[in-house]
Amino acid sequence: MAAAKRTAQAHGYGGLNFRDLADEVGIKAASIYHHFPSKADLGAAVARRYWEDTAAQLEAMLAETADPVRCLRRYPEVFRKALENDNRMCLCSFMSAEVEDLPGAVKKEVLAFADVNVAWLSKLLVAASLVSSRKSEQRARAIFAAIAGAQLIARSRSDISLYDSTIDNYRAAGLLPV
Amino acid sequence: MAAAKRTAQAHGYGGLNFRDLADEVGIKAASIYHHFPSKADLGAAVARRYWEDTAAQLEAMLAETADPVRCLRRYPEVFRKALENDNRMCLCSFMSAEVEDLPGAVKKEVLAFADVNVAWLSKLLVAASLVSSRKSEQRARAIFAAIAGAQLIARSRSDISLYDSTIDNYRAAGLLPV
DNA sequence: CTTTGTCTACCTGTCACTTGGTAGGTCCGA
DNA sequence: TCGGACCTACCAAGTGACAGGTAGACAAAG
Repeated sequence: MAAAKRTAQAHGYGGLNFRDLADEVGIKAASIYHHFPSKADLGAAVARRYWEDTAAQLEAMLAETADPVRCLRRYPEVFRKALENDNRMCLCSFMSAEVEDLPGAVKKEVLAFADVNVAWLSKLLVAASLVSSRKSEQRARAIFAAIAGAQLIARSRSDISLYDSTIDNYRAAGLLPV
Repeated sequence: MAAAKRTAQAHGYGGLNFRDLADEVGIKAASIYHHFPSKADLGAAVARRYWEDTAAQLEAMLAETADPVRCLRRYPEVFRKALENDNRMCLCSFMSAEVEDLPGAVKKEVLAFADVNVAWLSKLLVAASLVSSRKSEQRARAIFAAIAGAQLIARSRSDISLYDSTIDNYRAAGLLPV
């Protein structure tokens, strides 16, 4: 499962395949069917676990950093970690690109990831009184999209400093709190 | 070639294949080898043509809208067109995600697309006196990344209004000129 | 004006390999 | 002795790639 996550972060849903995955885990390909009846099930499970982990991570950050503005400032860390971790990217960003080829169950989980992030950001933006609650969701989505884009661009050049400087620019421009 | 572009915009480099492409063009798969010696050549040609077209489009916009601020305001139109066109996305954003599986020649063209966009934005930002020339490239890259992200997120839900509202938020926040 | 050679665009046929998926069996712990 | 975890052995479909052949255009040679 962790292996599938790593693969999906580097090669997307299309890059997932039972043989390689089995090799990596030290098991035979057919045995995976014992745990996941189909590739779609595997993909959905991986994506679901991914957003659940992210949700937990965000909640932990919230518990750790009570001040909403400081917490918001730390949000880009979440996406930075993927880059640090062998230049991987957000599994759900990758799968978002592949939407048209995704089984319904997988797509559902991918969209859930975005929802989790937007909801969290939205809540904090309101708590920090940075935007009115009427506009918080759209602003949250803009932040989420911008950060996903920064990650994508930085990864394409395997250069984390590109991510950092882009985030800095978002702050300087006022998209993220300084 | 146009067919390959459409496919790559919807399914990425991995989604390109000679059989389907041949069918769409009304030719036999093997015949494509007459024009492109390998899949990598095909991919590179498509990506190259893509950034060349985009470069031309940007130059045309510049010729049409002399005022740099107004021209910058129109930049998001370029990425909006892909969404309008059957919910496709930027070929090079998609391929950026696939970077690790891309032949070198293809990757080169994909990165060239980003360079073209960043250079254009950078030039206009300086012309509009919005940022110092020392910081223009990083700001340009931030704008490019943010817009690519907005396109990705909007496409995953097949909802152009999501793209528009995200761009509006970039403007409201000050990332893009109002 | 006709033959000859060459070029481009395309074809048929096939290979080696990968993919998702299935059928049916073994092994081991509760 | 039951069921979960795993196995071997397959299959059909699809993949990129190649060899070798054909039809038409066109120009120089006779």
